[in-house]
Formats: sequence, C-alpha cells, structure tokens
Amino acid sequence: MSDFTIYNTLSREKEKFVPLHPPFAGIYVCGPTVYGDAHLGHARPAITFDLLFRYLRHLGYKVRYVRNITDVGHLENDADAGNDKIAKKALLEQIEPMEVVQRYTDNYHRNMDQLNVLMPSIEPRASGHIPEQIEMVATILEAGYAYISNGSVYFDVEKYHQSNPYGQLSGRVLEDLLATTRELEGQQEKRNPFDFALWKQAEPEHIMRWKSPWSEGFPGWHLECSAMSRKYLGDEFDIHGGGMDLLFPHHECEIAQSKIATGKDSVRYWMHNNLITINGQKMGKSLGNSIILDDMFSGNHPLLEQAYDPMTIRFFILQAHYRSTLDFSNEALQASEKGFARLMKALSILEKLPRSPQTTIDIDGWETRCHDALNDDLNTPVMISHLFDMVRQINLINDGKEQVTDTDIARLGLKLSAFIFDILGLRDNSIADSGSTVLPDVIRLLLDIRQEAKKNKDFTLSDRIRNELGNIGIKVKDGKDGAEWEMG
RNA sequence: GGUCACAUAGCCAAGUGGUUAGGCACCGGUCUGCAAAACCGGCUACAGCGGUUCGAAUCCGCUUGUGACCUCCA
Repeated sequence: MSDFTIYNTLSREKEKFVPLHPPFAGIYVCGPTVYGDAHLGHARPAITFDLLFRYLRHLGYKVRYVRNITDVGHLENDADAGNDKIAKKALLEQIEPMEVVQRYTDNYHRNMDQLNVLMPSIEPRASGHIPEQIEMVATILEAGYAYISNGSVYFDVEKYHQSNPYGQLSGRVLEDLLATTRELEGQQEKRNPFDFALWKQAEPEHIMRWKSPWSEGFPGWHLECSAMSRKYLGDEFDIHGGGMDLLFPHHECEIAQSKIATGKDSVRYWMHNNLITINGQKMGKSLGNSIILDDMFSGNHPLLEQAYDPMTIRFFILQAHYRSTLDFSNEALQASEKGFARLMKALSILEKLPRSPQTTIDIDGWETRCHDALNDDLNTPVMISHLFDMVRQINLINDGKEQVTDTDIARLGLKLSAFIFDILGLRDNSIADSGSTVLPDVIRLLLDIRQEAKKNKDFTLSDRIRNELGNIGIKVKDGKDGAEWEMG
C-alpha cells in the first residue's frame, strides 16, 4: 500500500504526510462565521475535512481536529459600514448578538449532523479567546512588527517581508500588491494598503467590543485562527485547512503573524478545498443562487426540482475531488442520488449472496486500489469508481457468474463498511433499517397476500395492492425471489 | 487592469506521455401475467490552432471561453 500524500498549497506539490509527533496529528480548519444559515458553501469544507479527519483516524493516528466558530465582528464593506456582520444583524432583528450567534451555531451543528459530519475534537469560539488574541497582538508589537494607529494595531507587512517571504502561500508578489490595491476609505490609518489589522478600535455604534491596552474594540480579522490554533495545537502543527477563497489574504496573514508571534513556521501542510458552482455559476448571495442546506434538504427553492437527502449531497460532493470546482445541478444531483442508491442496494444483498467453495474475484487487489486512491491526496472520485466496480462484482456473484466463499463475504463486508461508512462517512438511511419494524412487517404482510393473489391469477387484487401502496409512497418492485419495496 | 486556476462524450466527474476510470441519461438483452424495478451488455470524449515526441487529453506556445483572488467580507 502506498503512503498517504497530501497536496500542500505551500509547495504546490503532493507530499507524503509525516506528522510532527506521531502517532498524533493536529488539524486546524477555518469554520463558519455564524451570522446566517449554513449553505452549500459550508458543506464542502466541512465534508472535505471530515473525510480527512476520518481517514487519518482510520490510518491509526490520534487526531486532534480543531474547527473554530467565528462569532466576533467582521466589518462588511459593501453596506453602510461601521458595524460588524454579527452586530448588524443583531440590530436588525433587535436581539442580542450572542443570541444570533447561538441560533446560527445550533443551525450549523444540526445541518452538519444531517450530513453526518463528525464534531471536531475542539470547536473554539473567537469570542472566548479574546485574552489569547490580545496577548498575541502584544507579542507582535513588542517584536516590532506592528504599529499603533488611532487606537488600532496594524501588522507591518513591509517590515515582515524584509526577512520573511510574504505572499508565498498565495503566490503574491508584494510589489504587485502595492500597484494593484485600490484606494478605500479607512486606509489612511495604515502605512501600506496591504497591512492588516491585529486590533481594531470600535466605532461608537459597534456593539461587540472588548477592553484592550490600545482601545476598546475587537480583534483583527485573521488573528483568531492564529491564536486558537496555537493554543490547542501548539506553535507548530500538521495540517491547516480551509476554502480556497481564504487563501489570500486570510491564510497569508495567519502565516505572517504566527511567524512573528512564535518565531516558527506554524503550519506544515496547507490544504484548500475548491468552491462550488451552481449551474456553472459561482454561488453567492449577490447572485441570488445561494441555497441554504435546509432548503436543499426540503427542496424548497426555485432552483431545485426536488428535495435532496443529505446523503445524496454528501455522496455528490465526494464524487468530485476536493481541489476541483464542483457544479451543482438537478441533473447531476439526481445522478448521484441514483448511484448512491445502487451502491446501498449492492451492500444490502451482500449478506444474501450464494456461498461457493472458492472465490473468483480479487478482493485484496480491490482493497489496495481503494486505499491507493485515498492515499493519493484523498482521491474519493477514483475510490468511489472502485466501489462501483465491486458493486458489479457483487451483482455478478448474485447472478451466479462469479463466486465467493463464506469467509470472503464476511471479509468483504467489513472492508466495504469501513470504506463506505467509516471513511466516506456515508449513512444508509433507507426506512427499512431505522426505527420501528412495524411498518416493514405490515408491508411484508401485504406483499405476501399479493404474492398469493398472483399465484391464483387474481391480478385485480395484486395490482390493487401494488397501486395503492404506490399511492401512499411505497414502491413495489417484483424480483426473482419475491417482491421488494422501498419508500420513495 | 494584475495574479492564478480551469476548459474531458447528452449531464456530472477522474485521469499528468503509450492498457476503454466511474456515475447518471440513452440503446440493446435477461427476468416478468403486465408494467416498473433490478441485473448484464453497449455507448472510446478530451475548446481551437501550432509545436516537441516513435507516440499527447496528458509537455510547450498562441487564441478563445469560464472562474477565483487582488477589500478592514471570511
């Protein structure tokens, strides 16, 4: 089996994953800003790094996965500035900022649970780490890489760049940045347009504010991730993840301020997931094509032809590689829905397969191919294509065209379960497998009666049972060994 | 305007120099009282133009198109 490799944005190459302190592995991922409902854009990084979390654990690492909640103010530039996003929403709705934060945090958690995204090991909130952030600002000031201007503290990028390469992660050249930065209001406090705030003095109407040595205000926009990753993962840690949209300036700034605060390059592997498009267009609130997850699951949105099960969404996202853009459309989602159902179907017949004295399929080679795909920078689409190869094998066994022993069925079942449920984090939520058995039993009874009717050539009765079950949403499917059914 | 990505069959999506990835749709077939479902099989594409090479979707150049970032949004 090959080594686990990760594409490192910093080197622009796939690198073998070697943790700093085996068997431990530390991951930090930029989490949501909780000022609105979770949408598709939140689902992708959550699922991508959930996959990473699950796979590292599968490989035997003891993983600490930290994913923050951003609940401290960040300015909006497009509107009548002055308030941060959370404060603004709070005023709008006449409630406490922390009430907004709580509501949308709960909502995010609920949606992530629906997508079968595991909770991280630690989920720190920016508002709960103000002292750590203030301390980091002070350290950077003492080191001489920041300056105070009108109660705010800014990071001195130019000075940093004299001894450290600024822009390495995102491929920016400082001189170019200077040439292309636009003139904006509020820039006059800064020595250079590309300097960024470590601490920001609050405007009078700004509700979320904390006391600091420099002013009453709030921490800078990139600082929380540096402060919290350091606190929970140390000065140096293994993996930092996030969306590609965070590459610049957010992660670039994190690198700079952490380097000065700790004297070390804090992150070994930078991982970035790509964005989601809808019908070929970027998803965005301003474009009116942003779909929140609740609507996705209920189908209640003009762009949606139907409701999509969370597992369909998860499977769909995993069918593309995390570093590629992924285009949502009804056609594509419906394709995934059917493919996923076929996968689950094959899994369900596994136990019922006819046993043979020998096995004619190559289980070990297949397992290696699955692992190799995952080891190749989490190439889930290739891994899933191997799963479908096994689906075909299972069906061929079922048709008597291939053979498998009793032992190998058990072995295969364990492996499939590990890949599909443990690593990919999929969940079989067909109704027959959950909750009470009363409904399945009743349906089974009806189907038995129908079978007898068919035997007696009473097709009026048999069709009536099938049709009326169909009317209440239960699809009857005749097979060789009696009828099957499913909700739908 | 600057920087960087990407362009693969009806749709989605892997693939980084030489054996048809995969899913959905579609078309055949098996099964079946009928239908549906299920299963098996088929479907050989790489934006355009030029170049490198014995050989290119894959490397290089140009053109066209799409997207991301360049903002005290995260």
